[in-house]
Amino acid sequence: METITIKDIARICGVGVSTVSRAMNDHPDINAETKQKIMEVIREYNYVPNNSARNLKRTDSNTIALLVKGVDNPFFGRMIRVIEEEIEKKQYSMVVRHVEPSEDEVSIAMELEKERRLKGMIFLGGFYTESADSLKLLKVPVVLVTSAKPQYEDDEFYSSVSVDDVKESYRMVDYLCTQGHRDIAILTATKYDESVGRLRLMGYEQALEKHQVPLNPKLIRYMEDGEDYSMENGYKLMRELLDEKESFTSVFAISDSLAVGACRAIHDVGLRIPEDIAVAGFDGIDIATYYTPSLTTIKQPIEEIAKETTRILFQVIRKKTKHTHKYFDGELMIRESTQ
Amino acid sequence: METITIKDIARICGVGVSTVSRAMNDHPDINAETKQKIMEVIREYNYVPNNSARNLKRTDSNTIALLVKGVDNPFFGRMIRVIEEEIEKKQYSMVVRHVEPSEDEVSIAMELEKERRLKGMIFLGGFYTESADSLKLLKVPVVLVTSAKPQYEDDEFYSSVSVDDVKESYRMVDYLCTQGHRDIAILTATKYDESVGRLRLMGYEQALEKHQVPLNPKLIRYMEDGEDYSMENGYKLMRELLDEKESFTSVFAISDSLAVGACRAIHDVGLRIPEDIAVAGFDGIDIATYYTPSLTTIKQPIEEIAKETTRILFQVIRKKTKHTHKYFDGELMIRESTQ
DNA sequence: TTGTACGCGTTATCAT
DNA sequence: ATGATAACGCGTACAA
Repeated sequence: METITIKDIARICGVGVSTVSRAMNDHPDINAETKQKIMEVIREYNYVPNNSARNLKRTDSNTIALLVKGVDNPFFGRMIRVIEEEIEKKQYSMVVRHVEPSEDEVSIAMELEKERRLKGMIFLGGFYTESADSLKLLKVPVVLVTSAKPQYEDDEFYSSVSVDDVKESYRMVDYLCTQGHRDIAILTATKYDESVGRLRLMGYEQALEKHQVPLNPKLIRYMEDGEDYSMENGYKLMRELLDEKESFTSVFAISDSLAVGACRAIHDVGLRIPEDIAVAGFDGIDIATYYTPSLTTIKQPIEEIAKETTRILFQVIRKKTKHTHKYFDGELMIRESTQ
Repeated sequence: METITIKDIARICGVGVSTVSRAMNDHPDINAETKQKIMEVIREYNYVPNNSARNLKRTDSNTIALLVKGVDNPFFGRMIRVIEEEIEKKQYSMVVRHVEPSEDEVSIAMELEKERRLKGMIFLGGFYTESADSLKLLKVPVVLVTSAKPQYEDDEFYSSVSVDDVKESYRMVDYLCTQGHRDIAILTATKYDESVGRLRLMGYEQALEKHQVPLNPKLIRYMEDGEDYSMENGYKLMRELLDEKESFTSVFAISDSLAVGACRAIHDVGLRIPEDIAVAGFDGIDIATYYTPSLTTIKQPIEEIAKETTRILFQVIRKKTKHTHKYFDGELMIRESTQ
């Protein structure tokens, strides 16, 4: 079971290894006939060049790495697809690397940077503020997408693209207030969240303050450590809240998935949406459109975000601009669940 | 910005490269003090070994590759997590590689096999029958999960784990028939699908035949080429069907996502579920539980499938068994949408 | 316990 | 247009 190498191919074809290499890599300086013959032999023997050896030797690769934290995030799929399309348009290739919650994204990024010859990197989701400084260790341009980094707006060693979570959350709660709601519950991340959870909670607090609604801590429902933005969790949080008989007329879930679970919980205790309790979500994923009742939510402009991400990345790669931090407006989608 | 290598570390520490290597790889034959000092220098200089060089040199890696086709599949997230847990238990490590719809999974598998020193591979989803033969080109054991391969049950060069899509689909449609339904529509994959779409359609046909219900082609709604199992698509297919005024009392969508879209379409034309039209899905994802009405569906035993997958893979790796093809029973979850 | 030297499979450089 | 050969960065056999 000896693995076949470029030398074997060269020997079989009766040529030197460099000629085989040239054939594979579409080098100009090669006779069309010899190239064709070499390619035939390669196919015949199912020879596949070893990528590790290639990466080791190559100086240039035109590769962008995409680090994705959180397999479960419902709009990463489309995001990844759009980003890849854009990268392909530029004749670059993309390598996606999943990052487990327990893994440190920057460490992985550093490995990847050495392993491949990267031109740039994109971090998708779940980036925590503590790691911001360590980003400096990366030598290639980095763009953060949909990642929380409240206090780092002036950072010049990476770019970022996202909606302004505070502002959008504010937009939603402000809307609920103008609809006459004053007792607005919120289903949010863990108490010590440093990511989007905290930002969206801030927007909630600011909107209430503007409308002079005092904060009721009982209406702020935090997830436990280790729990995620799942429907199951939304259901659980909502049931707990409903059981406490605290009075409220609407609930803002900081993700659509949480909102779906909340809706079901409300339904299960015999209350109606929106007559008894209005429900609002965040993200604008498909289910918000197709759920019954359809969910009022903040729709994130996924495709625009993805496109702007690659645009900025390539600009920085080509040294045309400095790193920048770009915010997109979300869109308040008013649907059945609040009216 | 010259990249730092093992030689630099060795020079800085005043030792040989092999000592540095030993320190990094927890080799036994090394003085604790020198090791500690080396590790300090490594941290100080943020040295990260080059994986390409390592892979090239290493003979053994204890790595399992997981190829995932279809980022959007709703239960891949949990599946990946469970598989990784199992792999970690065995002291192996896992590398996840996403495969775009346009890419050929076997080609990618062959590259990966050379690049890393893999012990085995797992293919998650979207594997098409045409590629089955090419699997022979892989030298390491392969397990297919949730992948359609109707006619290859006797294949001995790979294993597979999944539910029996024909049988489970049959189970669902049989149930609908026993509920008194005779005009049962189906929302399915493209007309020429060779994957789960075809299998689930077969189960539908067989169940109808058993109940002596003649097949009504107008009630079989195929997706167009390039469309996916999305809610949007379920909505579209259902609307088209409803517009045709063909009479039917229930609809079986071959995925829960399609079913959700279908439900919304039914709701939008003013019909009730299940009184006017009963709806059934397939997969058993969260939304089927939390949708209103909750969806009758076939629940796939995700965790069992994932665990069995790694179990079989390690058995084959250790040469303890031949390749096998294992089917799990799905569970018919009868919920509000059909009663 | 430590250092030297070789080779992993490929691409780049330099001759030819 | 082609071939020989030197790296790429690391692990490891072997010598010390």
